[in-house]
Amino acid sequence: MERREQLVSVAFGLFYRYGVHAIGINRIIAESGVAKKTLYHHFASKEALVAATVDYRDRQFSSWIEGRTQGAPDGQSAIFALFDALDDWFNERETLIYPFHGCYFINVSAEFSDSNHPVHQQCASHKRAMLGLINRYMSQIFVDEKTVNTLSEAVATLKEGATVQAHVMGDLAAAVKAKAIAEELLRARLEP
Amino acid sequence: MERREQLVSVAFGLFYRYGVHAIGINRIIAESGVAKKTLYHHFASKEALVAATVDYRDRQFSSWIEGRTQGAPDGQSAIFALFDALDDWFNERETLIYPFHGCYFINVSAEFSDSNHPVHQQCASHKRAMLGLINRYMSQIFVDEKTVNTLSEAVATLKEGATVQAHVMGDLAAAVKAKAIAEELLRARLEP
DNA sequence: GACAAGGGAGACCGATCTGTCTCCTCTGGC
DNA sequence: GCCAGAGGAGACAGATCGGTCTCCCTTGTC
Repeated sequence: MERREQLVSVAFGLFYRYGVHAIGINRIIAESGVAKKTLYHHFASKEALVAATVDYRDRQFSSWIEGRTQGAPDGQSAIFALFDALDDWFNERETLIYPFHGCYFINVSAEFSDSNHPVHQQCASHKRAMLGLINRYMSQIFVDEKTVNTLSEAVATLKEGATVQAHVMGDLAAAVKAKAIAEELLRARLEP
Repeated sequence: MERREQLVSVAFGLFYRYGVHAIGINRIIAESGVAKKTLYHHFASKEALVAATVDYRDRQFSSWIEGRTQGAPDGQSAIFALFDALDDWFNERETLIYPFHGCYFINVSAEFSDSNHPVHQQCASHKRAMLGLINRYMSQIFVDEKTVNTLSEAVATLKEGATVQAHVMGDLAAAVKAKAIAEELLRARLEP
């Protein structure tokens, strides 16, 4: 449905910039040019719309990251490409994912803090998928399962940490610094 | 003022758990047993109260972290003690800072995304103070300024990343894993 | 005892919230 | 041409929002 996508896209933009609870339904329908009736035809409630925006961003972000890494010649280059992508995101050089207001999943998790809440679990699921993607690339570099898991979690933690530093402190070089740390961690295991 | 502190404490608890925009003034006065008139005697607006909770949490969190690290015999132990403290926080073993709903400053930054907003700047200021604390301990380990800065930012990024992993994914071992990475980074520079 | 100040309880204001409903128009299939 | 359904515009309901105001009771000071 074209209108459904329009609603989700506009709602995501507003939720991402201002926060979920700060944005009302009326604002969403006003900016998307869709009638309130139509919104409630497609979504049972505001929360259902929130869930749809999380799903929308999950697909958008994941496919973007995958596109930015899958062309890499080897696992190590893919990990580095991940941080290069983050750097473009933070510095708003990437139109596909512009603008940058921190990580939507972190932001939404803050407003739906209860870990049993479906929306919070969607966010957790996205982060698990990201970890899985990193893990796949890491498996191309190392064979030892423990090494793969440890380094994957380290890279994921650096990714989250860099995103926070970029958003909260405004450190736009956070991705470059995180990349250097990841490089050091990988090199330490490759050259014994 | 006793009533002022009561208000700030209750407001912080509610904002932290449910988010700032999800909590109304009426809820805060109901739970703190303070009249609305009194609230507006102490704070010009809800936003002023939000700012007070950020300041309250900044002092509480910073003094807690400082207390948990300043007794360490050397800089390296202090950095490790930082991650031990995080581990207790995530697993709610620390009554001084119980409960855990992620980092308040990250959460609030998500709801006040504009980096020019005073509340967002308060959050940035807290993160800078944390980085400064880490930097002080790191200076006790290394003399080269570039090494100190690089490793301080790495530790700060690991701290933020671990907090996110613990909150969003529910990975309660995130601090332990981050500590291991920090240990590896420090050791690599100490034993050449 | 008189009296000012602080604060509690809550009415009240206009605005906005989520969500429902009515009325009307447009459009596509028959 | 006819008619069902989608969707636009927006009134409406009941609740809650941030914030102001009045009324009244307590308490401390003289």
